[in-house]
Amino acid sequence: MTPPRPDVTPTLTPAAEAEAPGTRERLIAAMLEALRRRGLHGVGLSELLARADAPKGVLYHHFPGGKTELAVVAIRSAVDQVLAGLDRALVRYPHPADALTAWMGGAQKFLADSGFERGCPLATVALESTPQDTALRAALHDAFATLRERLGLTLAACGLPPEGARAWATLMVAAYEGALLQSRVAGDTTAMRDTADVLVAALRAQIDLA
Amino acid sequence: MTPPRPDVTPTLTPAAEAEAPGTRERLIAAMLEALRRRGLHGVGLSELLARADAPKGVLYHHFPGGKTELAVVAIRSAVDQVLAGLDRALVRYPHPADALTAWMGGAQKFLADSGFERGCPLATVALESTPQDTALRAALHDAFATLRERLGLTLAACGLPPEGARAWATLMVAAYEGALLQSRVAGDTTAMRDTADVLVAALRAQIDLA
Amino acid sequence: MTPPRPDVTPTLTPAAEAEAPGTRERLIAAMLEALRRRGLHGVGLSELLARADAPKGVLYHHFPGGKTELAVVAIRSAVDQVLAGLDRALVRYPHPADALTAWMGGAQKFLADSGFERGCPLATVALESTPQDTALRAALHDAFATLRERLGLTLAACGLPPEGARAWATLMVAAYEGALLQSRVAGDTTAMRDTADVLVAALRAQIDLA
Amino acid sequence: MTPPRPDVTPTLTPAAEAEAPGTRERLIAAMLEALRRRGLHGVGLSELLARADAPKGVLYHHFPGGKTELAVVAIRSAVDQVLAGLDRALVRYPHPADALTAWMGGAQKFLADSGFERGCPLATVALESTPQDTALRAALHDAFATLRERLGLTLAACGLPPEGARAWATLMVAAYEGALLQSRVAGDTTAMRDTADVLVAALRAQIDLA
DNA sequence: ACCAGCGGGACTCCCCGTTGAT
DNA sequence: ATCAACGGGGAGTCCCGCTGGT
Repeated sequence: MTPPRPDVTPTLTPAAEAEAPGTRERLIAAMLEALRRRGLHGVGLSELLARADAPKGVLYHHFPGGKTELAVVAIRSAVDQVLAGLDRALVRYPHPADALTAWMGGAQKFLADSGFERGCPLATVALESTPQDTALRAALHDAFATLRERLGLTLAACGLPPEGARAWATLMVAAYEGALLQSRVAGDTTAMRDTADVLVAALRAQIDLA
Repeated sequence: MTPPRPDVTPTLTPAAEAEAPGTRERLIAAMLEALRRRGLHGVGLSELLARADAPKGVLYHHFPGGKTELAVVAIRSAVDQVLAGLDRALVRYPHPADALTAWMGGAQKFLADSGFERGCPLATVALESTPQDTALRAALHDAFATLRERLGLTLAACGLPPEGARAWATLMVAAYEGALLQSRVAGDTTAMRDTADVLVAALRAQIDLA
Repeated sequence: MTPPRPDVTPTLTPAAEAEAPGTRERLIAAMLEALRRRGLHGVGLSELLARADAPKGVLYHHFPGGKTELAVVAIRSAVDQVLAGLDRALVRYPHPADALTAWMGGAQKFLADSGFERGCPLATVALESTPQDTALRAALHDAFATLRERLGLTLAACGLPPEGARAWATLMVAAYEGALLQSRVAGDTTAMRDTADVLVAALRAQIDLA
Repeated sequence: MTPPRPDVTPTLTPAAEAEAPGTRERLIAAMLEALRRRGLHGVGLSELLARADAPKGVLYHHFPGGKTELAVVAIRSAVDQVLAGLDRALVRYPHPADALTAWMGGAQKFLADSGFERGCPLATVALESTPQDTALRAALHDAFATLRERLGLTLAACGLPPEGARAWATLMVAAYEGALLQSRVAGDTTAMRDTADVLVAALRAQIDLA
């Protein structure tokens, strides 16, 4: 599973790979950060380019599709980051409930460290987008599906029945996004902590029961 | 079960408040709808005004604070709507788990009916906003706090301990937002259904236990 | 001479004359001050009304011609003020050169006291106006003519031949406006002082010669 | 006297700089003309752009500071023009009094030719600006200082003592601005002629005396 | 008669995302 | 792979009538 989407970024530059972030990568990083903070419509290209300090034309060179294409790529890279975080948690904590706790804890720290400025780039773009933004929607759909799948597999491995695992995975993603959102506007991490506590307890009960 | 839905949309009491929605109200409604579909930055004032068919200057007249002030008012009205919906569900279904089911079911219908275009206006603005947008953040913070409190009181009335009730309320809001988000980008209601199922089961177990 | 323009303002309110400035008068004063500081286009009516704290409709009531008519009236009142200042100087100093010195000195003080914000309202409007602004231009033409005439009469009384007196009056007005302008942008009164010195010396020579 | 005016408007040297005025230059010229006619606040950018027939975004491209920056540049170019005119007059007429006569005469012609629409761009902006408009004020201060210095040097070269020269220069600038202003609102050149006559006479007396 | 306010559009300046020539 | 050009909105707010209350 997760076999499509093979090696997202390193398409070009066979040799010059590891030498400084590279304009393209800096653009992606800048866009990602911007999505986290203000969403797609909230960012100006000029600001983005300034922050990546790249001249105007470079963007269209690397991303012929313009702002949208850059956003799509940034979204994909965001998923990779989240998955990596999840994997790290799962490696460290064999029990999914523990891993979930760790994951939510990490997110709280990340949020608080940014002064409650950074949210989830996926959620932000998801809410700004309309069904007409097909490229974005596709990327987003893919992103959430990947996340749910990854979590579902883990839960299934603990003995939950397949549909139950999938549904629980959906709830976990939902709770993560919703709690992050509440914590961000509140300017404190209580919402995330509360959500994690209740969710983890329920999950533990469920798994023990299975 | 399923009583006749007596008061679906109580728009017009015969004579009293029927004197046309009024420019101000039309503006609020237009903004609310826009926030649901595309968020604050995604809407142009001109489009808004066209939809409410009002001239430019009127907005400035009714909302000296401009777009932001209008958004704040729209947010407040959104909260009122949600609260009203909640109350209706709670009146009809005494057990919170049933009410939750009904509420999530209503949200699914609302979403699907709009062709998966309408999301939650609170969430959208929440993710677009930065800590600098103090007016918006305050309104949002207030809005979520009100929601959590309302849910928390209901849960406490069922025997949950105060902190547990509060935490569960937070989770419910989070799950609602996160599931709506996933369903919207997916273009189908599975995520909301799954989320509701798992959450309701867990809640029922919790309440029975208390 | 100077017989037209009899008693400009006190048209209405035969008895209630002296009781508080009155809305109309406050509007005129606010406009006059605004013209001095930023010119006609630089002022917004709303700001003006706020400063005079009068509601919107009042302006249109007192000045059916709107902003322009208010400006015209303000210009006339400005001329009256200048003439009054001139008269005061002439009464105190019989020799025109002394009076001129006093007048320019007063203007310097007035300018410096306002933090170099106040200029001459006549000049400002004069430069903003186009030949199409007939009402303004007429008022302005009248205003400068009145000033020149008044000065010319005084000079003629000192023995200058009529055309010489008129020409000298024109120069005096010109020098006043030009020096005020230079001092205002420089933020110090040197230009006015220098101008006054040279001009007064030349005038004295001229008069002694006549 | 009156040599053939060999280089009236040196627009096109055959090949070198004839490659169209360039958008930037057209914008400056349009702004300069607008400042002369109606001042900074009186001009709309759209009108300006139409007149220079340039698209909207170009302005921001060439003048990141927007309208103000364009105005500053226009002011500088105005000073250059005035200085050039002065130099031409001084080259042709060695005696400053003659040069002054020629200069004022040229200004009269320029004014009348425009149907009394064109004033001095420096003066107009000077009167509209407030101390808060630091960029404009600085440019203006600079402009007038340059003019005064140039005139002062010339006068000093004729034997006037340094401070006298400076003061006379100030008066000359003041008289120029003030006379132009009066002529413009009057719609005839009498004020300028009168001012020039008196001023030249006084200057001649002063120089002969030195 | 005087005042108040809601309503009405036409602009204001700014700046955005994008494309061609260089 | 850079810079000039391109228009099309972005929000804002201007100045002005009308229509009702007093």
